[in-house]
Amino acid sequence: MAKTVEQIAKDLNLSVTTVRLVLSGKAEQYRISVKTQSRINEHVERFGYTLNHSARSLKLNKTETLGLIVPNISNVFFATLAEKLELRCRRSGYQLMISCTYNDVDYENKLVKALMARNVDGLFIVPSTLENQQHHLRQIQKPLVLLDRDFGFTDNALVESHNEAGGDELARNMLEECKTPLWFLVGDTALPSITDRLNGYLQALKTAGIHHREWVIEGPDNTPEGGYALMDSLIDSQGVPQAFIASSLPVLEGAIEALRKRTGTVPQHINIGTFDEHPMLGFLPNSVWSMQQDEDTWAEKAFELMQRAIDGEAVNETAKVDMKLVKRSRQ
Amino acid sequence: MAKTVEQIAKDLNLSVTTVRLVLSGKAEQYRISVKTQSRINEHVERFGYTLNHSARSLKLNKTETLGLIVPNISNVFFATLAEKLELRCRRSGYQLMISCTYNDVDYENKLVKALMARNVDGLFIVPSTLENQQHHLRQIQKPLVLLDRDFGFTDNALVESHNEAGGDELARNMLEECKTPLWFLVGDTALPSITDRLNGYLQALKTAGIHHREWVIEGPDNTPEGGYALMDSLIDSQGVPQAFIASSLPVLEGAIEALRKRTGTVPQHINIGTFDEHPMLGFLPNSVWSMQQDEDTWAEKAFELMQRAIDGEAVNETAKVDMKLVKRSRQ
DNA sequence: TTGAAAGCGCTAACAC
DNA sequence: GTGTTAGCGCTTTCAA
Repeated sequence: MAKTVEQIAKDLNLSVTTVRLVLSGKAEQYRISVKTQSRINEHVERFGYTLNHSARSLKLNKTETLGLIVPNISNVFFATLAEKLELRCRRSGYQLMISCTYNDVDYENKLVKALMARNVDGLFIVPSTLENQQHHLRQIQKPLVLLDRDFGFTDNALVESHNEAGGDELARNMLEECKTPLWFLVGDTALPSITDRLNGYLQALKTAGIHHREWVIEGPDNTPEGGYALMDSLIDSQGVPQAFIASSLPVLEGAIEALRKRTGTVPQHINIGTFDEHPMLGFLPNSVWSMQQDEDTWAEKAFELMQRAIDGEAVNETAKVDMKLVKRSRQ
Repeated sequence: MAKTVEQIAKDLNLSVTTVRLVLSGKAEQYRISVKTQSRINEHVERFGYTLNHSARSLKLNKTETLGLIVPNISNVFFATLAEKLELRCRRSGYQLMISCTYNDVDYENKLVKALMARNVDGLFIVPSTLENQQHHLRQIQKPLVLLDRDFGFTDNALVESHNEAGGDELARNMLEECKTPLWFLVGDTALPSITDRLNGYLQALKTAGIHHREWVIEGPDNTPEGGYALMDSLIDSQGVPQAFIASSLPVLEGAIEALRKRTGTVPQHINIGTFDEHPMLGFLPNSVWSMQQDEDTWAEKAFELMQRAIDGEAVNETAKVDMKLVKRSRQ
């Protein structure tokens, strides 16, 4: 099916060099005769030609392929990020290979190995843990851009949201409308992004002259189950809250479910804040504040850092992407 | 960095064949001496070895890579499907390349070309239109598994949900609890999966002895905007509905937004049905029936068909995957 | 302007 | 049990 350069050359009684030069648009530069050019072009027109990437990769030792490793893509933030990043990469001729770790630290290392074996030109990774991150930094002798989680202990290229500023802005805005305690349900403070959100919230409290560290309800899991447990214990100890913030969408899902289980419904007067925007937040009858991450800018920044690393630069920047508050008012 | 087989052979004063045989676990079979084996194994232990996929691909004319083309992965159904399929493929040593068309028919064709140039061993595609499908069938001389949409005019391998049965079951169940008109909001009947859902619904009406074709509200767009318009016009002509089904989640999102805009809230007594399950459906204060698609089975079936096609079989089956009703009751 | 040839790392066929 | 070698399709260097 796919004609090779050599085949074309043979068909036309030309050398591979000649054919290559016109195929790669260098015809003018090497002053190939117009007649030869058109003979080649016609042949390609008729029989087609598709470059064999494997051969090219073998020769040049680069695949024009990049890897992306995220926890999972059923999470809409990572899905959107993957989408945008794939688009951006393709725009520059790179194919993106998307893989999910499902928060399995061993599987994450396996994925890295698999992608390295396929000789990707670079890797975008959302590391699960500090240990994973350090492992990758040692293992991967290729351009690497870390995403979402700044575990520290590295000056590698990294892109993340401005979570602290986001937490601050979210809490500030909610405090303006909520007189009652503004609880903060945190799943998994081992994740730096979550901790930053918490710190932003605490900062906002401080600015408002409030000092209620006990408004923070912490748990180990950044999941619906984790969120359920948090809300459950909050209701146990304090009754149904009047206002709360969830540290992420999965936590919110669990928290809402707990509210429904415990109170039979989601009381409309509760003011709800959350990180990560989602159209289905509009399903809640409540006023909802959500902190949206800007995946377009993420993709742009991440690719730019990758490109520079591929070009040989020692990239050690951390790009912080601004978040945006979205408010849905109960009517 | 990555040692080549030849390098290892030279270091150890052996031939490439010997090294290859032990690396590929054929040492016993070819009765390589234990001593030679351990020399090789030790060397690999110390210096490592990573197979060069590009070279292998070039030689064998296969990449152990598969392509997946879906409309987008911010849609949670396609995201989950992509996730499951990636897992399944990796389990058999295949890397999956996930790409999104964003419903752009020309871009879809470009993606196919790009993946073919990278010499994928096979392609999973959710075609946007019949024309696209036919184009692919002509263009792609590789194993191909169509997903989600049976446009007809082909006996190619295909996996889809049992949408008609799903529509029937969903409507039946809702009719048991809803005396009032059960509206059906349909976005884009050009999509066969959507039409099947509609037909299932009509079948359920018929079985119940109801003949109200006018309960179907049709529009051109399977999107939130489309759903908004549908609900908007329904309220205009019939007032706020007591029960309705949305043909997909995006349509539901728009419909809910219209309800909120028009009535100031989402009236809790409305019974809501929808296709595609999502945890955030629990955010609605209403009773909600949702028809869940079984992505695990999809992935399993799709990969099985692909595997058989790769093995040279002329696969022309259509696999229909059962859907499952999920009910959330208002309390 | 065009041609010839080496070599990327692997596999497989064949030799001893 | 082990060794040699051709060739996959491309890029690049050197020649003519």
